[in-house]
Amino acid sequence: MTSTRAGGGGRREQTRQKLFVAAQQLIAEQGFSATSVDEIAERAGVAKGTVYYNFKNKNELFEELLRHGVGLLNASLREAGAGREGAPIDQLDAMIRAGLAFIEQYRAFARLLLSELWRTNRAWQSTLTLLREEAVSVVRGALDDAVAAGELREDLDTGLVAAAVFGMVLVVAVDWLTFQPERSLDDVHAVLSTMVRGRLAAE
Amino acid sequence: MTSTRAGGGGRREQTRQKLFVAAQQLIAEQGFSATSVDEIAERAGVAKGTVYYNFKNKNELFEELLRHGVGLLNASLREAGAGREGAPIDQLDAMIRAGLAFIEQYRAFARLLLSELWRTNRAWQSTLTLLREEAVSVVRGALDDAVAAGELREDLDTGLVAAAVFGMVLVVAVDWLTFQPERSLDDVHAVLSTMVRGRLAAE
DNA sequence: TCTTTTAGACTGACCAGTCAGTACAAAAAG
DNA sequence: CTTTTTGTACTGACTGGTCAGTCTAAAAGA
Repeated sequence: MTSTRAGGGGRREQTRQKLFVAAQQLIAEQGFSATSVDEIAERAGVAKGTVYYNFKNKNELFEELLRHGVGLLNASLREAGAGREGAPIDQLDAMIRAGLAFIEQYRAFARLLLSELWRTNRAWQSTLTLLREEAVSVVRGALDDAVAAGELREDLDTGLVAAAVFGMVLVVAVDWLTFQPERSLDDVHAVLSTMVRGRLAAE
Repeated sequence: MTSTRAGGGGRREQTRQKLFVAAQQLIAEQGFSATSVDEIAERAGVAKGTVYYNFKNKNELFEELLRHGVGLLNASLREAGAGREGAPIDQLDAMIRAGLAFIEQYRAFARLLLSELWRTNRAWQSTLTLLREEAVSVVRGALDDAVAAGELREDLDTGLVAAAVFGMVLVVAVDWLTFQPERSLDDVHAVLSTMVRGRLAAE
């Protein structure tokens, strides 16, 4: 049993969170293979045995970390798109902003995602592909709405554009935080917003 | 001496090429740390010692591989931008196409670049940052030309846009080749072209 | 009491890098 | 022409070290 089970409480759950945070940072810096379990345990301030008490093995820890992070990302995107007041294209815009904000908050996770997402032949590849599909489909939903509302061209390949937007936001945000961290979110958002609203808009 | 030394000949040079190809594939699939020197040697059809005869160590092999690949990419971009006949914006368009074509040809290298480019704390990080700067500045040159010619808005932050375009092309291309390889280059190029030409254009 | 965590010793697999030696071609010597 | 030397390229067994995962006995929560 997961004991008391409060919202974020539970002794075990706290330990798992500490391990997630530590693993996230280290793997973002060094990569999965270059990060040892001993390091993760040490940074989390926990004994090595605890890692194996809470997770089956190193791979499992990483996969759960991925699921957890992408879950947060998707929730954030959905919430941004849920605001029914604006025009569909504004919802897309809100999603882009939400994506940037998420990455700003969880930079380590974003970097790690960027590094691992397009890799082949790894144990967690299928998990990751699935999670990507989910996130892209959220964006695609917003695009489809915009097309239906006549705000975007009818001949738009929303699948491809959604993938493009998803990737673009991810890579631009990480690039921003890595090489030009002094810039503001608004700055970056403005550029992406401009690009997306550009010729995609119905004339 | 490097023996006979023909244009692309030379026994040693051939061996190095074989090692580059093997390392590229394996590292794209598994990542740098997860790829052993034994594996690289085996796939190249060469003894392990040969790797160390030709390169100081594993890191050095990887760094030279990166320099080599980014060199090819930059040459390709410059060539695409050099066509003086079209309008500046068309040169940018040509660069995007060249980028896509390059990635289509050297998918493994592109994947590897995508995985390693935004990683921190690695030995080759400075090399990679430098190479990125170079590639981005080529794109930026085209953007600056377009602004000077009045084809793009004057208030455009060409540095940020160049980084965005570079990252976008890289990520979209890899995404395309990984998840929708049946699509044509033209298809993908059309979407990116539309986005770049969109609102960035002077009204 | 039952669960969770600790501290860390240990094992077996794997791996980066080394090194003594082989293969071979071209030059020098006889 | 034949033999010897020299330099280059390559080989693969070996070494020292690292790391994932196991295990245990005991402490700390709840």
